[in-house]
Amino acid sequence: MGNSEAEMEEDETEWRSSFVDSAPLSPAAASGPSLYKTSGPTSAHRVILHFDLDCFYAQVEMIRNPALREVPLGIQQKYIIVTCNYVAREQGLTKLMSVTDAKEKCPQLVLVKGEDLTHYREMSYKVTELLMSHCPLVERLGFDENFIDITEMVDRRLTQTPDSDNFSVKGHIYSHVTSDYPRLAIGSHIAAELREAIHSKLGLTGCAGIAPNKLLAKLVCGTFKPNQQTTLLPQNHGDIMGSLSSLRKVPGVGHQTAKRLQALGLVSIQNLQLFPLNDLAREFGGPSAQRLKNLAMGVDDSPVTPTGAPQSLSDEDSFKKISSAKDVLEKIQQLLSSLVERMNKDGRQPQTFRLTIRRYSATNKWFSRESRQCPIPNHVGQKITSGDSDDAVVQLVQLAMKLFHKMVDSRAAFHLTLMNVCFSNLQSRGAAVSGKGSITSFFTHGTSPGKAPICSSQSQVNACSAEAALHGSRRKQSSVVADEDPPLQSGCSTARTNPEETGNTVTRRLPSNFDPDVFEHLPQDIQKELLSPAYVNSIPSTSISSLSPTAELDPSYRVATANHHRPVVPSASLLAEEGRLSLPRSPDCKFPGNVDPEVFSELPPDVQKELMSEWKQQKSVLKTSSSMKPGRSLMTKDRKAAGKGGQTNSLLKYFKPS
DNA sequence: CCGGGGTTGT
DNA sequence: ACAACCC
Repeated sequence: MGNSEAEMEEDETEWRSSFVDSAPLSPAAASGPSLYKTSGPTSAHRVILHFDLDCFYAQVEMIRNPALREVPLGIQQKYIIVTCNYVAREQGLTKLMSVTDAKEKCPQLVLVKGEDLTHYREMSYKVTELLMSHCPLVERLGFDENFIDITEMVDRRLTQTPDSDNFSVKGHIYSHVTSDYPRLAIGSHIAAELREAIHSKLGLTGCAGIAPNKLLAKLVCGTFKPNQQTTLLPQNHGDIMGSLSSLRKVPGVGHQTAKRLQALGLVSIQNLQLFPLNDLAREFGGPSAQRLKNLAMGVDDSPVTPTGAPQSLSDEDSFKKISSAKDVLEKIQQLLSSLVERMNKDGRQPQTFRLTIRRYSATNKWFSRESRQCPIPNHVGQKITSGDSDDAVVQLVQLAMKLFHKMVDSRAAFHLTLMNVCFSNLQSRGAAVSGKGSITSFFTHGTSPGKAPICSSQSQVNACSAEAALHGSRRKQSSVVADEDPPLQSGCSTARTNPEETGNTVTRRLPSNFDPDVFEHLPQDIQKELLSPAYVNSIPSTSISSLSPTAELDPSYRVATANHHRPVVPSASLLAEEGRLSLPRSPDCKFPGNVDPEVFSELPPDVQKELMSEWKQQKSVLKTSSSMKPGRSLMTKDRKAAGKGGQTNSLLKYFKPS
């Protein structure tokens, strides 16, 4: 059934820009053709959005107390300012700054305690819910970010609105080069509509990035910072990767990975792009090596996995010192009381309990936490769900203390700086869990559901906004494409954009190709490759970049783009020009831009295929049919989405208004 | 340098 | 159970 529709030929289309930031989202409907399809296993060209709310905690506090909008505001957790509003940022504050430093920079700074995440968590789920009401494929990342796969929405609009007016990109375009990519353009309209919906219904502003995969969408999202959106066109994929100042900036490359890469002499994106896969695999193992290389090239086929209800609920507190059993017990009790209440509201029954501690150790080695976990006896779990909280807490505290003694010998001195309690393995009622037996359907002896069905079947719920996102049944896909989807209206009103000049520019560009210092640290074979004629010839040297004056010949549409400063184009990166694809080895094969054929050839065939398709992206006039392999190899991922049987009901708790 | 959360992979 | 990653 209609799966990858893939090819639409993108013919030329024009577009103009508009700065209007808003447009009403229309009523309707969660989409959803077939339930659960994540837009193809790896659909050839997806349209992915990344949403990032502006200084989220600060926004929530400003909504709760509007007077805070006018003052420099910082959200404090213990001794740290975790985020702050833009008034405070103008005075030089940044995230994760210590309270002392912050007060020093900004004496009038107003602080609000932010250790209790309740309000933030609630607002966070409202945002996710709102997004889900328009498209089911929403994946949360932390409390303030969401990925959304709008491929199907885009395709639906494409087929139903011939109106070329839709093809103008809304908001910024990364690197102001014009082009014609109606699917991304439509994606930008959807992004603008979703942002407007979030603003009008929840009062929150944020940024959006529109790109063909999660990596790129996330990276481009932050290009224009407060309350704006940016679309990344295919010809700039290499630019945005090349603009990253270090590997650490790549989402997925954390501190440890960056250190290991550095040990291999790799510090820049380009270093990693050119590093032989085999050598990388020696250090990281095959799959991780491949993943890393792909990330460096801007390739990311990971699906947007609907997050659903959380898989665990935890509560923690850090402190200077706890060193007596009594204090431990009181802290555990305090943490459990609030956690049990949250768990009760969730409605699911946890099967596992975990206690985590962090011990003080002068020799800065702290970081590490220790934990012990155990099953939760059924009768205890039931007390949680049934609302018999006090009793549940009493029992759980006993459990917790046993776990505690497995880690700490309380006869000796100890010094804790953090405690965490966590419920996991959360079980919904009424759900059939697939798979290997066990887990009881609740038919089996005992445990009658007895009481409040947390929600049998689906449905009911609704409550105002959006009828419940996921439950979905509503409208099947029926035959060919659909019908209602939000028409976009023109609207717009009051929107204001303030671009905000940051002048920060792009960090460094290596002018002509590479930095000699870096170069000399490269392994010899890499140096050789870099100097080979094939590589050198492919470098445009100073890269005039493609800022063509854009002489569009279209009368009624202009480029406009509203903006000045643009990210610049790195000289050495991939892309540009579509080549003909045939396989690497043949002498006449042409690679885009500066891709080193030898490196390319080390990639597995299916990865090569993906790269090729990213490079050519669309508009291949002559489609060489061909080398499609229907079945993907067993590369990565998948199947985690499968499980989850039971989440449908309790999920709703997180998505209800109040 | 680590706040109060979360997820996935080993 | 822990380590890594994300915010």
